[in-house]
Amino acid sequence: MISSNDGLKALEFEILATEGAARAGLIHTRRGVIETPVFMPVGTQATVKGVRFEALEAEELDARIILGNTYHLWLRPGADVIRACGGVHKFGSWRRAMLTDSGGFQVWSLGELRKITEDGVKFRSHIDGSSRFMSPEVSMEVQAALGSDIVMMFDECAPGKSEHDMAKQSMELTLRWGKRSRIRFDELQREEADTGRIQISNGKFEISNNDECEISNRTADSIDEVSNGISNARTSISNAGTEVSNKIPGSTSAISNLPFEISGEAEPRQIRLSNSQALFGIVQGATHVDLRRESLRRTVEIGFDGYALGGLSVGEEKTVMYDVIEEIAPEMPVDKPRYLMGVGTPEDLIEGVARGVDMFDCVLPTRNARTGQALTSRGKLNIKNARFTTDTRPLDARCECSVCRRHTRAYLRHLYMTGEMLASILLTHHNLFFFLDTMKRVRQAIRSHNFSDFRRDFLAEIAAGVE
RNA sequence: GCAGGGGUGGUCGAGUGGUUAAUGGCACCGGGCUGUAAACCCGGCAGACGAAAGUCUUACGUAGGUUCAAAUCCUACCCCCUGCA
Repeated sequence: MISSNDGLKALEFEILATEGAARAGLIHTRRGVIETPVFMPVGTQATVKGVRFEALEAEELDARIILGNTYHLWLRPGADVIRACGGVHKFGSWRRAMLTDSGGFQVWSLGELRKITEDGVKFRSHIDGSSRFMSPEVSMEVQAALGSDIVMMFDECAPGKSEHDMAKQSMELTLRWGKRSRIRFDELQREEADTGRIQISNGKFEISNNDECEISNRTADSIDEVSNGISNARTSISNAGTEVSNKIPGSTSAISNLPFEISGEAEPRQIRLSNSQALFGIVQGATHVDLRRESLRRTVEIGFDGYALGGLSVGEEKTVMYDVIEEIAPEMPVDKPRYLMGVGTPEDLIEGVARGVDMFDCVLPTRNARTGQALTSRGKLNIKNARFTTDTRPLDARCECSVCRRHTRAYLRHLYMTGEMLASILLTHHNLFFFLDTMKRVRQAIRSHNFSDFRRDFLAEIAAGVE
């Protein structure tokens, strides 16, 4: 129990529209409203590589939530440093929501540098080789110091092709770690160890001396076609795309979340939140549906603010991944966000949404940008290819991002081939736009019940290949 | 002019009688990248034929020579660098 916020949740999820298993909704967090389905750019080291926060916040990209990584920030600069600087938001000046991965994925990706025991994981730092110990408790403590808005439980991510026995052991360990995560997390919230609490003064939320917390966000999506079947009076969302006041309403109440203007007539919905961190559980079990189902049931028993599917896209066949999602996602709590961790390609996002997933994250748009790959409505484009040397077309003829409106493939290739950092910056910008804009179109499609057509057309076009 | 050093594949640069179609870097060409050990990693890179193993041709300034065998040794020539005149 959080004494000062009895009854209030850290996070609220509401569904605005559904089509088949796909859902369009809103996640209310203490740092703003997130329209779902959502793609979260990965910002491991408190930075989304290659993009300024201004660009992420601006209308063009309008990323509502990004990721941070517990393991990386714990090693460098260190949890104590970030705590001393007031938390990760204040440290980097990011004003919107942040989800932090627990370090669980590093248990998998740093395979040769770690040793797993019941207690936790002994890592050899990839930076200097020193020995470090991470456990559910440590992960929760670090994430409290970071002050992220959504905390992930500490899990073990087994290889995609794990045999049933191994996957079960791993799943059981993850469940025990989940329980320990929950316990330590709750203690830390009671102790107010979370640095991400939004300060309130004069009816405004403030996170630093000068910057008011950007608690509200513009209504980004055109959602006037929300069906009448949606609950409550907010069936019509007008003025799509218009700027809504960024300032907090003159409310004197504690943490409410945002004037995200939903309806021209209806009272903007204000949801009061607890101003504490939210905690998500992670379902494991590799490709074994029976294990996944059991993992889900027992994770829900522990109780979390949202549920993630972990351990996918880690070596298993793609069709297997889709099957697992299809089997498990619909069984996840309807009233909580469903998060597919680490996925994926544009096609994966569409297929995930079609199976009921609300949240995604992936390094693909940012990492691949730095290695010369643009993702377009016509599939992958390798800017290094000689065929683009004098190609004066934009990366993607259908893309409306500022890079595509201004630069040619020939120029971008030149920048890449000469090793200019601007190549990475521009490709990152384009790729993030493509991912975020695709999700915006997905949301619109679900709200107007066109998702099925959208999905078919999107996949057909992307399969056609780059001209 | 004299003395010394040197000319190697797109480029820089190893290699001093056979295991060398010639190490390596760069450039170039192609591929990969899914909760970021990633501005990274992998492959190709004389030509022709072949699915491949492989076969043939042409190559270490130029032209000769020694040798079973030469990028490697010898001779002449051409060119470059440094020093002295």
